[in-house]
Amino acid sequence: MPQADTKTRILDAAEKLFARDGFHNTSMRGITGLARVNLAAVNYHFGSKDALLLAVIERRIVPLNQIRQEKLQTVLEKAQAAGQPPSARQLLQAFIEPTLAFRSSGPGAEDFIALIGRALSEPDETVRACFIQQVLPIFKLLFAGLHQALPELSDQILLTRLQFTMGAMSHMMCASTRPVLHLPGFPEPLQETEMVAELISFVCSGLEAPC
Amino acid sequence: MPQADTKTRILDAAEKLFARDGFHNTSMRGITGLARVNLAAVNYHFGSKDALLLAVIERRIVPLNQIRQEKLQTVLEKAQAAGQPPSARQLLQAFIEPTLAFRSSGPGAEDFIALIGRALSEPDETVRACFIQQVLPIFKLLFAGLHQALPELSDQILLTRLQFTMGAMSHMMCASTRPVLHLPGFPEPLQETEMVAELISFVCSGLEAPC
DNA sequence: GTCTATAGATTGATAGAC
DNA sequence: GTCTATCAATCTATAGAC
Repeated sequence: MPQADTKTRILDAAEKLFARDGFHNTSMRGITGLARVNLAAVNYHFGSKDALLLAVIERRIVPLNQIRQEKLQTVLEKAQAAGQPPSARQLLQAFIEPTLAFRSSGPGAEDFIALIGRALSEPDETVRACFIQQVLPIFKLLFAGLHQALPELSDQILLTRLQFTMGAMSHMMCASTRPVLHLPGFPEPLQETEMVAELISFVCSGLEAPC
Repeated sequence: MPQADTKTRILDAAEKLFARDGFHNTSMRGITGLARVNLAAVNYHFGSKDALLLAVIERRIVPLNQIRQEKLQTVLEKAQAAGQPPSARQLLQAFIEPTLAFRSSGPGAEDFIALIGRALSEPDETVRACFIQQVLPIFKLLFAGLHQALPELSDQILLTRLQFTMGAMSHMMCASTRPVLHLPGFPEPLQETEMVAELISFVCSGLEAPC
């Protein structure tokens, strides 16, 4: 694809730069330069820099959320059919695996994962609100499922532990493109598949910790 | 203290705004306005905006690291005296508790914790490098201690799980001043002391998960 | 739809009086 | 040390020709 659509080229360039440099440290000139389009094209196609960010996020998060929702619902339905509570591990797998597998879904998807991995710690209210709004339905589904899987935990404790889970997960999503703690004298980071498996084990054990 | 030192007022104002709005979204005029000092004062006292950020971080992280280092070394020495490996829980306590207790160490310390909580996911290389450089010695001490506490884990797995730990911890540090997932229909977040205890339990279980 | 040109605001930094 | 005034660069956004 030597010459994609102008809108697409802008989205791709913005995704890359927002992920790499952060929203406020990315200029329209940087985006249009990388996309090889005219400076005015962003405002023509998207209206503003803020609106462009929303478009960047929504383009990918809608299909991602659909996958996560389907997987979560499959786990919940199978458990219901078997007359048993769902397993915490399967629920977490349904939430986490598609998110990181999404990275291989195409060029730029990697940047996107880093971008939304940072969204939870993003200082800018606009960015965070957009992300949370998009993820909220999935998060509720996960919360309800885990409540059945771990009935001994109070709502408050479960939410707290789920926040730690989100923290560990976002950190891994950020670290994908840019090694965060890869330093001389420390071992090489794991490959992605093993990393995901480790993350799921880690948060499973954490969620199931004794009270 | 109605009128602190000019340098101190600048540091306090910058800390607050960097934590709240992010480094690139904070202007010198915003800082000097809040500090009620002249615009030129920042460059006179610190040289540049970048140098101001370093000063903001170093002012607090040096005493914090000293506390963490002392606590870690106490745990390690007691274990050595008893001829036993240190306990993972005690090591994590020594690392985590002072960090969050630091919030109560004075006005503004809370902002600082949010600031360094976000540092790991910070896109800006300058910010992240400064933070990592400061934390590295403590991190190495923690890594070595956990290696003794959990000898069945390979270096690679231990590092991976320690990264998840840092992720959960940073997320909690960010969330302190600004509720991240506190939404209608969800329970109230825990109080700080209970939250810290929960975090320690969570990451302990995660680190000790079967391979 | 794409371009040039530019408005209009804001930025970090500095020179020089006091 | 603190101030005013300002530079030079950069930013987002838009008007208007093609």
